[in-house]
Amino acid sequence: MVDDVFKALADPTRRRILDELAERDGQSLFEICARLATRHGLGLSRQAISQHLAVLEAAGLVQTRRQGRYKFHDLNTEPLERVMTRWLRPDAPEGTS
Amino acid sequence: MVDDVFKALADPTRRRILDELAERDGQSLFEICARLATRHGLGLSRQAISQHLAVLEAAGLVQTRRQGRYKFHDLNTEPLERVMTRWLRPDAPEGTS
DNA sequence: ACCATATGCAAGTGACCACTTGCCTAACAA
DNA sequence: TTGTTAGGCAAGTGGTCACTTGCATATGGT
Repeated sequence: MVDDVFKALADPTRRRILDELAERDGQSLFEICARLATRHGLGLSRQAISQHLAVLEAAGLVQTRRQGRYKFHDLNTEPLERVMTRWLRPDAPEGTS
Repeated sequence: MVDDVFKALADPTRRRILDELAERDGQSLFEICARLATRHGLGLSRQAISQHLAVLEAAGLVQTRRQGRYKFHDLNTEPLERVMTRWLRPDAPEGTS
């Protein structure tokens, strides 16, 4: 579970996808492909993006909802918050003996 | 730079090492090896751990100081804090129109 | 000087990962 | 039904990664 989150974050393309979804939720696969191509210059195939989305969904970072022949993707930051407090101590501000 | 941090966090052994250093800073390579073996059941070679530490150091997550023939390792969480606020919005607590 | 300790460097190997290509299914429109 | 659009499944490939093995270096003790 935790492993899935970190593995998902390890790839720069997947982080770009998270950026895109953070900026605009509910995009379809083709929308994401188009925006990665036009705005980030990424020339990846549709299947490549689809596989990345599958990894992100397995990690719980992206949730999907089907609607007709479309499949919309939403960002879910909850796994990030849960996983990142691991080494960040509850900030004892320097004077806590 | 950012890529190095996420790549470093992608491996479970490296995360264990960060756990160890979070609990006790300033351990040498052999100390880390011993504690990973006894407390986590990890039977890795010294070189494996050494290479992991090199990755963590390249990411800035671990800082080292030499002292004679010893090399002590310290945790540095600053790259984590800098990198993880990327998708976690500055927590607008629900009533911020 | 000698020897043990603590660490570094380098090549080799097996597994995993990102990406592609090709075909297939499902939904909407004419 | 036929055609088009959105998406899924599966096999293949090149590259990267984690780990090992073997040798080398450096520090400290005696």
